[in-house]
Amino acid sequence: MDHVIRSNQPGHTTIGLTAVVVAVTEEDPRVLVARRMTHDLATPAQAGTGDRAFDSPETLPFGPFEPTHHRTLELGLRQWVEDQSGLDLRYVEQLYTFGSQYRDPRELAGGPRVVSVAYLALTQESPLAGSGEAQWRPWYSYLPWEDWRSGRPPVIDTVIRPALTHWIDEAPNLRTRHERKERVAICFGSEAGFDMVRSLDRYELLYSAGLALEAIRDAHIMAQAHGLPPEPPPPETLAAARALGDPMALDNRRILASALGRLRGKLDYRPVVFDLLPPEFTLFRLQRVVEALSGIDVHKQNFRRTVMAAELVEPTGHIEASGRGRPAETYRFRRDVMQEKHDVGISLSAPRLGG
Amino acid sequence: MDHVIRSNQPGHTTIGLTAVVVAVTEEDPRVLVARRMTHDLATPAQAGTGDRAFDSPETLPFGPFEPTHHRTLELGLRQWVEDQSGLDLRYVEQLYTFGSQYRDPRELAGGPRVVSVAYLALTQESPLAGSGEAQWRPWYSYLPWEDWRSGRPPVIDTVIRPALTHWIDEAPNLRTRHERKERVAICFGSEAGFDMVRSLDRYELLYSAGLALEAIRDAHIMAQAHGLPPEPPPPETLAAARALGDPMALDNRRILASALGRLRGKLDYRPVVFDLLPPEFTLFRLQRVVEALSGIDVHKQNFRRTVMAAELVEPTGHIEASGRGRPAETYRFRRDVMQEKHDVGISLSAPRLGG
DNA sequence: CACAATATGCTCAGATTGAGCATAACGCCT
DNA sequence: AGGCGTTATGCTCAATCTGAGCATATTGTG
Repeated sequence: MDHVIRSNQPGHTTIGLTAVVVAVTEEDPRVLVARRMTHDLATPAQAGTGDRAFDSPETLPFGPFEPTHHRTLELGLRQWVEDQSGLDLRYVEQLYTFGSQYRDPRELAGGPRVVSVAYLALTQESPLAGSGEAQWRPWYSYLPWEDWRSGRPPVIDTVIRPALTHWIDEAPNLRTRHERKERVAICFGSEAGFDMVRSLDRYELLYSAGLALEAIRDAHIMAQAHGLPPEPPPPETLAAARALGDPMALDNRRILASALGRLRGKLDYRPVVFDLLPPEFTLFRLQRVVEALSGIDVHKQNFRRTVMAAELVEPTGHIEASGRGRPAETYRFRRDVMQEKHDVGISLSAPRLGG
Repeated sequence: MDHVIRSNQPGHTTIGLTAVVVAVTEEDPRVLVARRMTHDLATPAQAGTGDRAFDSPETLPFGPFEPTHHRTLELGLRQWVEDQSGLDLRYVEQLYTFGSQYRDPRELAGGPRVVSVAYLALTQESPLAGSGEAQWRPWYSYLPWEDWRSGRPPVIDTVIRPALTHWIDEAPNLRTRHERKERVAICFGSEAGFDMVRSLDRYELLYSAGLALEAIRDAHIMAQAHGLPPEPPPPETLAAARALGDPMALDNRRILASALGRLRGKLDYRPVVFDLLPPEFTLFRLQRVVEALSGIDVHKQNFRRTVMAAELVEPTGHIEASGRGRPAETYRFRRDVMQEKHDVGISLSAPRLGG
């Protein structure tokens, strides 16, 4: 497979495919990651820092795009993910194409520009085949500020807000200061205005403010490349960054954040949840999955009403005795609604407190 | 610049950037096209057919991605579009990455796979600098069934529906027949269910049914490549395809359709219209632009109410005497709303009759 | 000066949405 | 058996939003 990544002249490009494979178990959204970099695309290990950002960051599944084997980009992605993981990808959607300079730091050493087409894929969680390199990881462990299911995450007020306020204050001039203030207001503004879909904006803000370990890592790499002494970040910033979730290799956490936002947006107007569920499910199970993805709790009775009114599901006639409490009826997704209706989806509003 | 497109071994890839540059003059949405293919990427001219699909199809602006000059994909696109056209791109957004086999037919002759990252860019229409190859073209001339501003376009009932009904009837088996029926229902179903955002689905359906001249062209090319005698389409199909708007080179009409859908979707929740307007405008002018993009007429008084309630604009105090009728007050966009509000946009519903 | 054309303001009924109350059906405990 | 906690499910109600129309204001034109 390495014949695709063979060019080493500067000015050359390489195309890869990155997958954000999502599943939901019970109430936990998970993403498929690999412990080691596929094709050894990891940042050069930097011994002694003791930081996962440097030592062994997790990566999203990545593979080369091979035009001789792959009729389309999407088929290429499907093929190698399904081959390597044994998963059955139920829904695949192109997310975004990333091609910034030095997104693979080996470009600094004359390596090619690695352009990566990122895909979002939905599946049911199942045991993983293959070499055991891949594993499911809860995706809010990478983006902890995105999980509002038990109310506003404390980390926003204890870590993010103070650090961002400090970042605003140290702006070099008034103009930058105003810009920073505006970005912070948009991304982490009032309780009411927290827009669950803008997860990418929030990650990028944290990265800009040096509050993602990846930002610190990249600054380090760039300094080294220019022969400058690496300037260590202020200890508070480093501590804050450490408290803000696990880092990933390269720009993979950015890709994850964009997948989260896209998926949340899709929930509103396309029935994507059903690709994460077994054929039969209770309405509450459905609700839990929606909450897991959207990151917020919804009003149970109204959720029911919306789903029923949309005629997205039909009762199977079966009853699921789950343990304590009244047993629930099970439902199945009506694949044919796509034909009749158009705006089929489950709309949500801003986060609410409690449940 | 050609050093990027130099590889001719099969199995190689090339990355390009394609731009859908949009402007609105008065009430006509327009798109920037080039008469000839940039870098001679046109389909091989096929003399004697007398069809624009074969002879000189228009193309979207296309340029190579040059990693040595371009820090990011978006900057690369901005740079060469602005350099070549002299336009000031006000808003740029990545659309989709296209990488299907034979999307550049020269791949059949051992050429590289051309992967193209498509961008949507908004600007104000202005005279074009440069060689005069580029020009503004009304974009509904490529997708005439998308313009519902004077009610349901007649072409849907006179051309599309009959042709699609015929396509359903000639399905090789019941399963295909059902699938085709479903797709037709989703894309060109009832009046009420016409979802303006799904323009890509509709183009792809027409392409599948052979009702886009590009589909006929591609079938022709593929037949030739396999040494088969080109099978001419039934005359009714060809006539229908000719009646369904102008074709474009390669898959460029598909890219245009996806841009239209994306832009329509964005209208709802981001204030993108203002990037197509001068700094001061009347509310009716704003309405005309929204209608031009969304393809449907809106209720004047309610549109006003929505815009005012969202506090998207503020009065300038000026009055525009446009000719007959009461002169209108002019407004300007409040850039700062982005900071306060989140769901800023102009939401629309399904198409309605009259105006 | 009537009238056509456009801008702008207001009303109102029907649909949608957010939130809570009430009842039903189970397991578990005493 | 009966009370209790727990979950499922059904219903109500007020606040808001939305679609559609009526009314009035301000201009140019015949």
